[in-house]
Amino acid sequence: MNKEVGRLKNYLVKKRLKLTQQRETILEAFLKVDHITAEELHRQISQTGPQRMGLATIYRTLNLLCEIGIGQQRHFDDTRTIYDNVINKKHHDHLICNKCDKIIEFESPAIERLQEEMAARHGFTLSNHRLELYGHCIDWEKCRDWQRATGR
Amino acid sequence: MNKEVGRLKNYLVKKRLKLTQQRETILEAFLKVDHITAEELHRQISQTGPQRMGLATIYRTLNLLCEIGIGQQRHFDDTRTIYDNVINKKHHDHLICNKCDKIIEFESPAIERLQEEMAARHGFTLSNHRLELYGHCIDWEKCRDWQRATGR
DNA sequence: TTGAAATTGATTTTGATTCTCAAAATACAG
DNA sequence: CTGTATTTTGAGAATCAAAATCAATTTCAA
Ligand SMILES: [Mn+2]
Ligand SMILES: [Mn+2]
Ligand SMILES: [Zn+2]
Ligand SMILES: [Zn+2]
Repeated sequence: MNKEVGRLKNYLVKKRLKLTQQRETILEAFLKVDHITAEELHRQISQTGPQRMGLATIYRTLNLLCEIGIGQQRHFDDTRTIYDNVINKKHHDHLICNKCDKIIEFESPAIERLQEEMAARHGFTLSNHRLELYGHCIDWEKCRDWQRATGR
Repeated sequence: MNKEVGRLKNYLVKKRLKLTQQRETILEAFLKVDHITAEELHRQISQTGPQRMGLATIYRTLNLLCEIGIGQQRHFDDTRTIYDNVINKKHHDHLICNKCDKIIEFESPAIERLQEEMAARHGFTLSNHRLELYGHCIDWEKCRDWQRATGR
């Protein structure tokens, strides 16, 4: 049982919840990806294992992982939720390619500082923020390579 | 006929569309607000005038105004679209109070510059971005006053 | 091992937004 | 002005991701 399963189990015990096969399967699959939708994860799990799994369970478990802090919801396009595997990641923002679906994570202490400054200037205390930069790779060739590599 | 109705009419003629009473009513109502949902604008118009108006028409017209550049869609919470009246506004980002529903607009050339820098560092050309700062008024009293004033 | 409590998954529901389509309004040529 | 082609409207249906239902199944502590 690896560290994350331990973390999950610990949380479940504390809340009098149960460690089910589904929850373990979903956690394992989620840990292998970076950013993924519930639908896509469901597809992956359904293909891989012989296990039958309801989409509702995927949603429920993914939300559970967000409560624990293993995942975080993102809303890059305004239609579907993307779950961000944030194990071993600290706070970060995103750079999103409109042509390929590359997502780059970055952090800018300078920007974070300026955000705080701006908030203070308006009498606000910040609790969180959302910063997303949309654009495309300057070297479009790279996009194509990436697309070829991932089979899109 | 004021300037904005002129702008709307101009666009409509160019696209062989028609200037209807509904479109004028919606435009007028929209110009009086700052940030609003389609539902809320529909409520306001329904109460004010004797005019019957379908919600679908509100959505259609608001989207039309966005095409012209009079409005812009925002997605502060991930459930409903807020239409931003951007007449006489240049690009700006938002500071949103989680306690009252105050929305403050700001611009930070310094942040914008750093965003470009960050994008360049990763080989990206930016097309647009989203920066939203969530928090609450330091002086909670102010929130309450504001709530009282606006009747929320 | 046993049974109370939690979970699952098939299905239905929700809620914002868009779509459909017959009836009404608009624009423009004559 | 008037007739007519074209667009728009509004009521309701359709859509879609996500959440809620609920009977059947699984978990786990005693
Ligand atoms: Mn991320
Ligand atoms: Mn604004
Ligand atoms: Zn940040
Ligand atoms: Zn900005």
